[in-house]
Amino acid sequence: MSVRDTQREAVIERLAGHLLEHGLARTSLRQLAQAAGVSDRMLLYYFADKAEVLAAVMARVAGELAMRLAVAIPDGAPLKPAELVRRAAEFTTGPEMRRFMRLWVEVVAAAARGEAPFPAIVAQVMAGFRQWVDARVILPEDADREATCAAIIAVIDGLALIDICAEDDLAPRMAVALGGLLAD
Amino acid sequence: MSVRDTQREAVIERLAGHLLEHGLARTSLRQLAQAAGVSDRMLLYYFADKAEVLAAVMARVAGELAMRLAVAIPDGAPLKPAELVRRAAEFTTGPEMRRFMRLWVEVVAAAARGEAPFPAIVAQVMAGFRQWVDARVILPEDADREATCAAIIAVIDGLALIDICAEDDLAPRMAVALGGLLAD
DNA sequence: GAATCCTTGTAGCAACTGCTACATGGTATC
DNA sequence: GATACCATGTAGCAGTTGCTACAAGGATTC
Repeated sequence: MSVRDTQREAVIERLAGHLLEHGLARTSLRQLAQAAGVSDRMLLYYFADKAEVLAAVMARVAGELAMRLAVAIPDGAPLKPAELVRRAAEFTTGPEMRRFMRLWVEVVAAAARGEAPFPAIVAQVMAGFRQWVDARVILPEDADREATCAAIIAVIDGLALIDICAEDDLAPRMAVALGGLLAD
Repeated sequence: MSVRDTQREAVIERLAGHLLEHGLARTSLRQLAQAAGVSDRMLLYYFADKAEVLAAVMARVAGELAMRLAVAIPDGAPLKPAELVRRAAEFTTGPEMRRFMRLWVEVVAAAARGEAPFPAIVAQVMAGFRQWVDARVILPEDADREATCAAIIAVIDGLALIDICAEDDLAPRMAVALGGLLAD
């Protein structure tokens, strides 16, 4: 592997941490370069442009998120919707996963503004979420399966959204309270 | 009322429409000025700085949102949580309210980045939401009322978040599907 | 050892950002 | 009718943005 590719990998790794820590707040090329410990000139040597940097880093983050979700709730034993939501809510409001979810909210908002490359990233991650839910939920035959899976994701992501504008201890309590609102 | 104040009001009104239509995508001073039909120089004559522009416009938008929510679901007859969520979900995913909710998601994300004046706006609007829910929900004595109200808001906002990255017809279907996930 | 490519640095450009200095004509005040 | 204030335009500044032109040292290849 060339120096370029090695460095590229290292930069992606460091920037994944940077995004998880600071969200999309410090994502100018110069700020990214500093966070990655390289010059901005070299950042654009490793990557074609800023969008490619962010796309690569977000792909890494999304992969990590998908892996953790898959491990936390395996797809072997499908659950009723309420139980799936309860477990997913508990997991995503935990200390380790919250920064992933917060970043996800920011990415969706950036996609809403049409800012490249976020629309594409959002489409990809959302597809992954849908598959994840789809493979783990038991629904009646006559349900609107697509809409129900989307609604389940919405509930989980809603917690992340409110988590952003609340005190630190609210998220886990919300997860518990949410459990009480669900059927079954 | 001076010319300045009259113009100020007119600008706020036009920019409220602009934000509801385009979200936070076109909010540089020059873009805002163009949308308001004035020069950027005059925008900074009517307002102290950009943050004051956005704060004033968002206050207008938030007021409108609060009014519509109050009218749609009056606080006279408190509801069980599930019923409140169902009605709020149906309302906020309707064609007229969706742009409010989409903008709200973007504002929360901007607040997450620490971008002035959004953190203050978010705190204020969130307080309003909490009061709104608190005045309309019936909960058992032993419930964590704060967390439950927050969870109800989270569910509603989650729909808006997913609405951003989905086809146009999904949001109302999500609202229906969500109804099926709730207790009672 | 000449030529080529990989890697890296310096410097800077054009566009855009929020914001301001300054001038000017009008209007109200005394 | 002088003075002050209101309203508005022109021009531009300093900082940041994404990105690029150019040069140069080092390694590899022929």
